[in-house]
Amino acid sequence: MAMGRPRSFDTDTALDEAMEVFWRHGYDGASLAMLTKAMGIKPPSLYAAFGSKEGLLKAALDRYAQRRSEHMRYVLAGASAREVAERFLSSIAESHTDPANPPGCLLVQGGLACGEGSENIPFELASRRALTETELRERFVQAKRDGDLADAADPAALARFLSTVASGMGVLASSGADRDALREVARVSLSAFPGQDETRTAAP
Amino acid sequence: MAMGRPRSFDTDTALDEAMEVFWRHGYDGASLAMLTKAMGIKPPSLYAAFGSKEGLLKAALDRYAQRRSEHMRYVLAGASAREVAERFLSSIAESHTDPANPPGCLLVQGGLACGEGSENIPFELASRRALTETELRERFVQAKRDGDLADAADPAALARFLSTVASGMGVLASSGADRDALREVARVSLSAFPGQDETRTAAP
DNA sequence: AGACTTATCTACCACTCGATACAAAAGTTG
DNA sequence: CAACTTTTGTATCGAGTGGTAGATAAGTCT
Repeated sequence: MAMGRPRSFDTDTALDEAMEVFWRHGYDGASLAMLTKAMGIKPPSLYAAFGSKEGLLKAALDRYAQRRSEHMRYVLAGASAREVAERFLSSIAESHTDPANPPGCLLVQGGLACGEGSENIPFELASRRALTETELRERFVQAKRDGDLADAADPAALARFLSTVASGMGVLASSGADRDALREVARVSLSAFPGQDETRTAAP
Repeated sequence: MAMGRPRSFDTDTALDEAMEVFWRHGYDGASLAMLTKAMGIKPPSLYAAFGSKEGLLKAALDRYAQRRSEHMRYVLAGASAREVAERFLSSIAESHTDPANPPGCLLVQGGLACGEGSENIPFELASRRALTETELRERFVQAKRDGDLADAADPAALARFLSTVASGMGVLASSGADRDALREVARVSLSAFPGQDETRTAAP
C-alpha cells in the first residue's frame, strides 16, 4: 500500500503557534490569515489537519490541557488542602505572567462572548474551566476524609472560590498586571482558606 | 437658523440595546448588522450619532458606567471597610446574574482579546475596570484613617483582591453559574477580609 | 521504474465585515 | 411658502472572512 506524501510540518509545533494566536486574540479575533501565518502553513494544510477553525481551537485546547495537567498533578499532590490551595494560586500567578506565553489564561482569553457563527466556543471553554474546579473539589473531599480539612468546610465552595479567583487573576493578568500583583492577590485569597496560616490581615 | 430634521430614535434607548449586544457577543462578535437590528436603526444613523463602532462602544460604556456609579455610591457608603466589601461582593452577585441583563460584566465580556482592527478595546475596558479598584482602594485608605481597618491592612492589596474576585465572578456568571453560586463565592471571599466575621471555614 | 496515496500550493469561492455616497424626507426658521 | 439644515433609507463600497477546487509535488509500496 502506498503511504502518501508525509506532512511537512510538525503538528504539535504548529498547534503551539495557533494556541498563542487564540490566546492573544481570542477565537473570533484570530483570523485564518493570522493563524496560517503563525503556523507557517497554508489554509488547505490547516483544514486537512484540523478540519476547521473550531477543530483547530479544540486541538489547541487539548494541547493546553495536556500542559496544564502536569501543573495540576503537582498542585493536587500537596500534602494538605491548604497546601493544595497555596500551590494552585501561586502556580497560577507564575503561569499567567510567564513571558513565554501571552498574559492570562487561554481558557478565559479564548472567548467569553463570541459572534454569530461561534456560539458554542464559550461553552467549550467554560466546560474546560470547570474541569479544574472539579479536580480541586474532589481533592478537598479527599482532604476532608484524611482529616486535614475541617469537618465544617465546604469542598465545593472552596473549589469554586479558588477557581473563581483563578479566572479573576486571568483577567487581571491580561490587563497587564505584573507577577507581584498576582502573587499579592494569591496571598490575600489564601486568607479565606482554612488552615495553619492565621494572619487575617493583608499586610506584607 | 434652520434646525434640521430631528432624530427619530432615542439615543439612550438605542444605547441600551447596543450595550446588550456588546455584552452578549463582545466587541468583535457584535456585528453592525446585529447592532443596527437591535437598535432599530440603519447604519448611516448609527454613524451619524456615534461616529464609529468603537465610538458606539464607548458611548455604551459611558452609559454602563453611569448605571454602575449608582451601585458604587451605595457600596462605598458602607459604614466600615468590612461592610463596603460585603456590599461590593453581594451586589455583584446580584447584578451579574440579573435576568434583565446578559450574564456577567460588560467590562469583562466586552473583550479581553480582540482582532486586528480593535487592539485598543481591551485597554479601554481594562482602564474602566481599574476605576472600581481605585474607588475601593481610596475608600479603604479612608477606613484606615477612620480606624475601622487594621493598621496592618493593605488597602491596595484588599482592593485588588476584591476587584479580582469580581472579575472572576463575571467569568463564572457568563458560564451560566446561578445566583447562589455567586453568593457563595462572595461569602467565602469575605473570609479573606479583615473584620468582625471570624468564621474561617467555608461551611454554610 | 511505475502505481498509488496523501500533502501542498495557487487561486478563488460566496459571503460578511465596517463604513459611506447620494438623494429623498422631515423638520425649523425667515 | 421657500430657504436651509440635518436625518433617513437604499444601495453599495473595498477589504477581509472562513473555507475549498484542482493541479502539482513528494513521498511509499510493489
